[in-house]
Amino acid sequence: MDNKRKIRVRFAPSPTGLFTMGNARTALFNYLFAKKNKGKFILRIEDTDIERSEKKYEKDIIESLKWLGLDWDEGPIYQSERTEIYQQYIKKLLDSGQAFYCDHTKKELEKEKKEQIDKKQAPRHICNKFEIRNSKFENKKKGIIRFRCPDKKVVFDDLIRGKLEFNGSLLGDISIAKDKQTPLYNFTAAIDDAEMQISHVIRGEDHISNTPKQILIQEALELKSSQFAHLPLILGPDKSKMSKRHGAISVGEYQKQGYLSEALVNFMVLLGWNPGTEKEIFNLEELIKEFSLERVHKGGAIFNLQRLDWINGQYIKNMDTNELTEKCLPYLPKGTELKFAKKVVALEKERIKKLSEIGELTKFFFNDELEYDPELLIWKKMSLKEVKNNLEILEKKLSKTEDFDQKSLEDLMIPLREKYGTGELLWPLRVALSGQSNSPGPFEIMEILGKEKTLKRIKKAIKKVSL
RNA sequence: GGCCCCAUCGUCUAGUGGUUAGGACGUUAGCUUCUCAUGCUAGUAACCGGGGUUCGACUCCCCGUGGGGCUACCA
Repeated sequence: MDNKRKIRVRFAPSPTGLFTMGNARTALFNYLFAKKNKGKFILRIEDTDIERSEKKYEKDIIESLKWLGLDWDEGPIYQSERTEIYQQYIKKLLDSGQAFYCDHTKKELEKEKKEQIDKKQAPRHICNKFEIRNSKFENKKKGIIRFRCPDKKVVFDDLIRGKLEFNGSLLGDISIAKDKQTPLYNFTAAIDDAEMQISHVIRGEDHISNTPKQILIQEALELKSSQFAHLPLILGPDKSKMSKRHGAISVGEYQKQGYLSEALVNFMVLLGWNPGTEKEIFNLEELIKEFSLERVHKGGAIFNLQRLDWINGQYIKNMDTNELTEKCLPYLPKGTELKFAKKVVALEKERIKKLSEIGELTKFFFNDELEYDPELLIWKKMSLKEVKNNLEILEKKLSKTEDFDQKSLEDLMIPLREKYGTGELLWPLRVALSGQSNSPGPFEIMEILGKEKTLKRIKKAIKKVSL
């Protein structure tokens, strides 16, 4: 343990798919740990697999990180641009005889594995050509490059899980590069974490079994290892690792649906961590202050969309209306005036869980030709005739006033409500204005609609019940 | 099959030997109310099992059980 070491952490995604919740949470925990400890947060793109790496995924990662507010201090560093560095280390291993070329075919490898499983042994490749390839006389450079894991115990202290122990001999000869120019994951990760002076490797639990391999490679090269912290996984409803088959969607997709980045961050951080108090809504600054790896859980956490929705709703409800309106604009009809949008958003902000819902909820404001069943105008056991009568009274009363603000309208209605009944009056009015069984209150709607449109809609409703 | 990890309400979790096992989401009921939503109040619901250790285990140890991860010339 070296507590004096400068804190440097990295988030190291591979651009082989869209940026997921799991990626985001790993990035977040790294970010929080770095900020909390006044360290550096490094973004490293692990694009050694040229077949599967794509520019669009890399773009998605970077945009999502920015959107979430997880800014990095160094990088992005691309592994594909570091081939020369890896090459030197491969050579070192080759020269020292710790690595060698192995040209067993996939078929042979599979057969070996199958036999091992049948014999209830650990499946691993132990190359019978190791000795030959390592002799000075044999210089055959065919096949892939493997590293023989020494037969020793590998022990490391995981910051979240405590002491973890592995047996090196059970690992066998692991692949570290396809050739000198094409290194593989476990090798590049080991090299880079050491080269970049990464103090803490904070990553998903699915990497636990890679850790001893990487440590062994570092030891063989006399490189310094990082401390490790393996995060619990985010699980799907069936408790298995969250994936597309659970309908898992990318962070960008959540953004499109109208989840706020702050809400997403807040939701994610609570998956496997809590501050030990009952506080559960916090912004990034507060999280940086409160965060500690010691309070991270060991068990996986099931992704619960309802909870995300609730948190998102909380953020929307508490957000400044001006700011919220800006964010809602893309979900409102094209050309909606900002001033008008603001009124509508203010009215609905307590009703939406995600921004995308604003369009559907407010469409009646933008549509002057509402289609609805006249029966909908009926409150409880009223007759159509009563409905018509009440609407006519309302029309008459409203046409005589110019004060179309909510308060004045409410005052105006007080005597009428006493006479005709609140529900009997307000339900038909509200339906006439919104065309919907559920909506904000009639006074709020009238204020936004204004006198002219209000009267027009009431007249239309009267016509509907007259037929 | 092998190696490894994990285990408190349906879900996210608090809890570090003595608690009426707490909170939140969801859900149920009620209040507010013309409807919906918000808000408020109340209710529902958990320590995987078996052994130890101890005066006393949700908490510590062991063994089961269950779930999960890894097991590539992917990362």
